[in-house]
Amino acid sequence: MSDALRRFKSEIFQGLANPTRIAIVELLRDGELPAGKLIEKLGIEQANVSQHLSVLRAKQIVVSRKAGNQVFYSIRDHALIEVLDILRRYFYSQLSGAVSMLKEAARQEQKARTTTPR
Amino acid sequence: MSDALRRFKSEIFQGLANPTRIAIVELLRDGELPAGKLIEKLGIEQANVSQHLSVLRAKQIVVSRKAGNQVFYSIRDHALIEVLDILRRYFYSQLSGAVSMLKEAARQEQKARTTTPR
DNA sequence: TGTGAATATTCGGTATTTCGAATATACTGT
DNA sequence: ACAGTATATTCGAAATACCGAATATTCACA
Repeated sequence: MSDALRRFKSEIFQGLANPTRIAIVELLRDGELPAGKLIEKLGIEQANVSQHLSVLRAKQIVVSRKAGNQVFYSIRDHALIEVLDILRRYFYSQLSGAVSMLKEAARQEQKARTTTPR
Repeated sequence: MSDALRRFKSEIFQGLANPTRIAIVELLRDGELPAGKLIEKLGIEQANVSQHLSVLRAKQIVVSRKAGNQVFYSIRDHALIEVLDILRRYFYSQLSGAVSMLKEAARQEQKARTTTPR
């Protein structure tokens, strides 16, 4: 396979390599939503959501449409939904491994929190 | 969806968010290979390949099996192959967007090369 | 036990990602 | 033109990823 295709794929994966961005894509699963709705549902900083949306746009994962005051986002291609669905099945089929991975992730997160308390 | 599942997915995406690691997974597509074969086919530093393999192991994307002197790697679950296949179709269906993305990627790479010449 | 082959780990530097805070832009209604 | 709402961008700091170089580990076999 070509280098170009590999770069392309890794760009997409990178676009999805963040829990908040996954949450965004999943919120968009059933159709477009304005940025404000995403901010509300995610419950995180407006600027932060906007930055994540910018990443998703740059990687061509979502498209945006302006309507008056608002910007509506939607997933560019249904293929990406399929990808997430496959991973959900993967998650359940690999539960034991997944759990240990998640435990490790939680441990890291805990460590980060105690090292750099807010 | 749970936070845990989102973290899990983002971990997997992060594992695949690198062209070399994509290449590795694709080399393993048709069955296991020893690390040495991967190094040979990829044509990059042994240590670097080993580091990427370590990432893939940590994210539970591949599993390894020791046999004498060698370590054989294989993909942990066929679902990941499906994901790559979906993305290949996605790539071709979105060619125009993909091309502009790749051009941008190439531009960045070029910039990086001139900024930090080797 | 020693030597070589296969693979993994550690370290140091640079680049990239992530976040919050502050600020900027764009559009609507008055 | 002005005020208010919605969204985007910029900046600086901390964390993380990536690479090459050097070193360590593990195993086979003489």
